[in-house]
Amino acid sequence: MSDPMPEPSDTKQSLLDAAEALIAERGVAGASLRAITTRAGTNLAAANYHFGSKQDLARAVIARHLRPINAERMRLLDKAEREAGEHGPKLETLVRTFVGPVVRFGRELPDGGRHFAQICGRAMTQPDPMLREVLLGELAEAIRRFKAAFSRALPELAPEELLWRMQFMVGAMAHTIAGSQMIEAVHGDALDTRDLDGIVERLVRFMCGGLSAPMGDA
Amino acid sequence: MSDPMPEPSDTKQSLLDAAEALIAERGVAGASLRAITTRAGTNLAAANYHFGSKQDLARAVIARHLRPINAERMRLLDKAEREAGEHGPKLETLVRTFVGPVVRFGRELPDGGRHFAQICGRAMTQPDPMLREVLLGELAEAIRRFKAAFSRALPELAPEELLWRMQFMVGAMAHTIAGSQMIEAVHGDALDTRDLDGIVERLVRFMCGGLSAPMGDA
DNA sequence: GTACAATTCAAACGAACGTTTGATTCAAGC
DNA sequence: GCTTGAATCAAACGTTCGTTTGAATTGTAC
Repeated sequence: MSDPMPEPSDTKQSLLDAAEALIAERGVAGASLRAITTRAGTNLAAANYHFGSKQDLARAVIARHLRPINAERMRLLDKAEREAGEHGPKLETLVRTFVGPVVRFGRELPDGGRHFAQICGRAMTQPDPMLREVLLGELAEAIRRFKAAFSRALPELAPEELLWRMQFMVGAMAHTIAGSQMIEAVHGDALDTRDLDGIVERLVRFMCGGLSAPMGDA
Repeated sequence: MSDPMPEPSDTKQSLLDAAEALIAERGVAGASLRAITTRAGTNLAAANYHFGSKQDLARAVIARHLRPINAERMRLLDKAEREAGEHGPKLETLVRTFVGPVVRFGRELPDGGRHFAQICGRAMTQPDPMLREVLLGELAEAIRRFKAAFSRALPELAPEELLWRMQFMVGAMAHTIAGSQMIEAVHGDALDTRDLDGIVERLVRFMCGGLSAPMGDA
């Protein structure tokens, strides 16, 4: 068989796929290279040969999908700001631009992006700073630009209040995409964790309400 | 007040304290019994002698504080429902009852409850089901009662929508209490993660806005 | 076919882990 | 003083881990 494309080798891809699934299932520490390479159908040494170390394999797992997702986010934000007037895009558009790509991109993956989403959602609060740094490195520009955009859409909010609310927004999203197991354990099958579009709609509603909540005590 | 429970030995307390700090810092897998017992100033075998296994030690770390917190939550919910009319407590009261005890109780701990909060916030989405089960076991009754209370305070919401919004609420809280490292990494020192009361006020505002957000895209 | 580099493979290495063991220490109770 | 049971201790056990090694295999250009 001949490969027409100079794509990364089958071995490399298999390792990334296996690592993604097992890290989502058991965490970085719980996913041993032996389990990963066995699942990938490769030799144990292949992981170190192709990626150097387990850390770098985990880094590659995140970087593989996060970059396209963020590129899409930036593209949508550009478009929204171009189409909006001089006051900038309205709140709901920003929220949708922020939340949407994570889900929309995941849909194109074989597993619907569940594994990757779970890893990302967890990476933000994980003790091991390694994944956190990878995540933040990729997100740095997006954070900066969304800060400015939200600030323009919510001019009545004090800067500190806005940053906290963005933090809560990220938390609601991260916890949701990371915690399907938890959700099913708590609510049984009352909630359909596979209806990604419905979840996005609900998330957007919730976030818009929270972000634009009145300050209350005058 | 007389204490009905016999006070645990110094060794047991030291082990719980050391385990709490190290698990918060490095995670369950990353906190070795050797590191924990060394920090506690005890022998390595003391952990297994007093707790049986590392798992049971971790379980004990969570159960130690979570039970009083939930008891306080139930007490506040009882009081709120007793004082409220027949329509039940209003939304903000419920949210405050849900979020408050976590912070208020932590304030009395030596470290302000930061370590414990971090562990709990992470436990919900952790790959290892062990901590999740402990958490859910302790939270089961609270979840059931708050479901009913929120349902009464937000009668216009479809049941599924309400459950999702509660999920987002939990996510915002969990991510916030688990992610001080992340918050500081993203926002620098612009946000004061030590101002617990301020964070609670902001959380309550955000959650009330999100929970009561209008459904309609008209 | 030969040479050469990239890749795969079985096997082993050293380190770190949770747990167990058996001796030792300690504080009452008699 | 002796006994008894709880608690502590140093030491070791067996396992699993990430990584390394050196030989075998494969693909490819000459």
